[in-house]
Amino acid sequence: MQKRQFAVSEEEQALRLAGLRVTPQRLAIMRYMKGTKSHPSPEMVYDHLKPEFPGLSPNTVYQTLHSLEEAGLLRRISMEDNVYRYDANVEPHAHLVCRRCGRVDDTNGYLEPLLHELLAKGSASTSWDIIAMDCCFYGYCDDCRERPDALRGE
Amino acid sequence: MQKRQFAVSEEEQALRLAGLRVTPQRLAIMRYMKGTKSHPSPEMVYDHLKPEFPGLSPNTVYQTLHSLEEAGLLRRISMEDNVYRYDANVEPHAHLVCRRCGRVDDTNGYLEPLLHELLAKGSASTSWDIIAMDCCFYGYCDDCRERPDALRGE
DNA sequence: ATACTATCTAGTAATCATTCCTATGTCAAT
DNA sequence: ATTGACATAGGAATGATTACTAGATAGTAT
Repeated sequence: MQKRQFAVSEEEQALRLAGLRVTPQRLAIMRYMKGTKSHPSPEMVYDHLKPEFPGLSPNTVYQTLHSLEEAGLLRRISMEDNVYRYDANVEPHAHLVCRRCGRVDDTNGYLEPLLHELLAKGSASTSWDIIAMDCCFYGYCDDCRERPDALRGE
Repeated sequence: MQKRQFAVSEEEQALRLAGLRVTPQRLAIMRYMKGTKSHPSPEMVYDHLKPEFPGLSPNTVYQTLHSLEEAGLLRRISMEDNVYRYDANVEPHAHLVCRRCGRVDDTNGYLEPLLHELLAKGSASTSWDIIAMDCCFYGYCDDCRERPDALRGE
């Protein structure tokens, strides 16, 4: 028989590597973040996990997301509505933000070279120490564009 | 003698063109916004004008900035700290944000062609209706980089 | 296995930016 | 000058986030 009694999940490993304790809440939050492309806000994370963890506190979600961000496992992004959102994709990429429904998508990889160039040239063109870049496109997603109601007359 | 009794300021003209009423508060806010490069938050605008307008309400500042933004005279930008900031420079350009002191500068014009290209390619590479783009560089400004205290050890 | 200790969680209260509500005041067209 | 629509100011309300704290739990040494 194989010696794989303690199958250590990818998430658990990442937590340990970051020097963070492994708790059920953290594992669940990480699993959710890794499995979604919707760039959830703390509130969305909380709502999603509340059924699984009835005693979960919003506070824990805030703190966990913050710890994971500090550990480099998540990226925090700020949109126009002053609500934080988190992204498990740490690679440099830009975001599409819908002005109507608030949805946030990733831009496709096609832009990546340009983003790298922008970061490089941006860093080179200033005396500041640049350590990160964030780029957002604002507009209307496919769903919202097709529904003229409450959009812009027409 | 010349017939220039009613020297209409640039700001007044812009307000009228936008269909907004001309009030002392609005003129003052516009003047301040045009004269600064510091991308003030509503609070900063309020603090700056309070001496001149002892009765000024933060509310008025919020509303006025909002009206001016809707009229296209200002641009609202969102940084990492979930505090709104406003920019009288409506031309497309990116921002430098200091992670330590919060200062916000404009990037120099050198990046403009790249930003235009990014907006064009970004719009072309998605089915969404893109109407705006925002790009921020995060790091440490000259002052904060030179002061190691509370920065990052060293 | 047990005990210990640092860290984590949850719950409440506090904070901060922003918006809502409304009475009063003011601009500008007649 | 009169008037009606829009602005302002002030206080209360909202909503996201953080602070504080007591109790629970993970990880480690025994």
